[in-house]
Amino acid sequence: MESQDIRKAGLKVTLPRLKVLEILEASEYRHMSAEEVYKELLVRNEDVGLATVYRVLTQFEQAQLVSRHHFEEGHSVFELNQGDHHDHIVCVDCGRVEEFFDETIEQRQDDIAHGLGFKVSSHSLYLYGSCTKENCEYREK
Amino acid sequence: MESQDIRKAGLKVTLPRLKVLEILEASEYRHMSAEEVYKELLVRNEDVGLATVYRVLTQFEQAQLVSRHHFEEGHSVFELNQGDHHDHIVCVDCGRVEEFFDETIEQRQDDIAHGLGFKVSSHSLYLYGSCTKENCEYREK
DNA sequence: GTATATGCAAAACTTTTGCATCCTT
DNA sequence: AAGGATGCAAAAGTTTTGCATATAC
Repeated sequence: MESQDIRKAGLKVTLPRLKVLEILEASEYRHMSAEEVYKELLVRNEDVGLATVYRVLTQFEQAQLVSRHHFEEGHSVFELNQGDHHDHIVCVDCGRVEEFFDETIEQRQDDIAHGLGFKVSSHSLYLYGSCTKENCEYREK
Repeated sequence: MESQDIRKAGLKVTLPRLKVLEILEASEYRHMSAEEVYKELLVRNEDVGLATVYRVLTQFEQAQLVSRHHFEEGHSVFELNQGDHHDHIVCVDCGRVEEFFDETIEQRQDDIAHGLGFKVSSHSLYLYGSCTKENCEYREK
């Protein structure tokens, strides 16, 4: 299924790479740190080292299979790309991450960058706040 | 001058704190990592440890004297607060940082967050691209 | 068979912390 | 004088790298 994507990126289709993709796909939160991916591999009894997780995630990022985000937490979190660009809102209490896309914001960003003489290559917009969901509580790492 | 602000924050007015403020004020780039602040202290022959730089910057952040940003680089960068909120556009080639504020974007952000049931506490918007300035070149750390 | 990928351990980098000493108030 | 602040060194957390072995093609 996704092994085509790995091959297209010029990478060999290996077990660690398949497993990492699988875990990102199955993730309830859709946004995982390298450590979280590694822990999930341990739970599944897969023999993959943390260094490999970092290498694979970095390669996937370069191949644009995943996106790397820098939320306020201080470490990178990764998300499987599904073709669509979107921005993020992160609950500071429970860690929940929701996505959104707003054409108006996108448009304004381009106009502003252009006005300042920049050629934009990427951008990141993160909103932080409290989601008001019933099951909101601090999420264990 | 600024020593009032330090006192108001409930902190003693010490040489390290004054020096850090001074350096942030004088910074050409206005956005410095802890390491860059520390190196500037060394240049100026001030006897301040790196651990103190981190402690002071964190305290200043809590006192809202400075803002901490997480650009793509991976480490924190700090900026002196001057009262106004603004967003950032970072040149991926030379590291130049420019600031902007857009009421439309701010408004859309609030509306979106509200629509998703979030109470927003903060946000960060970073645009990345190439500034097209003549003196644009990779900036040494 | 060959080149690439992996696991492990060690290293690099950023940030925090413990503790004895020093400085501000 | 007393409590907070600092420097240094050590530790903690995240990410990268070297190298011998294993795996995909």
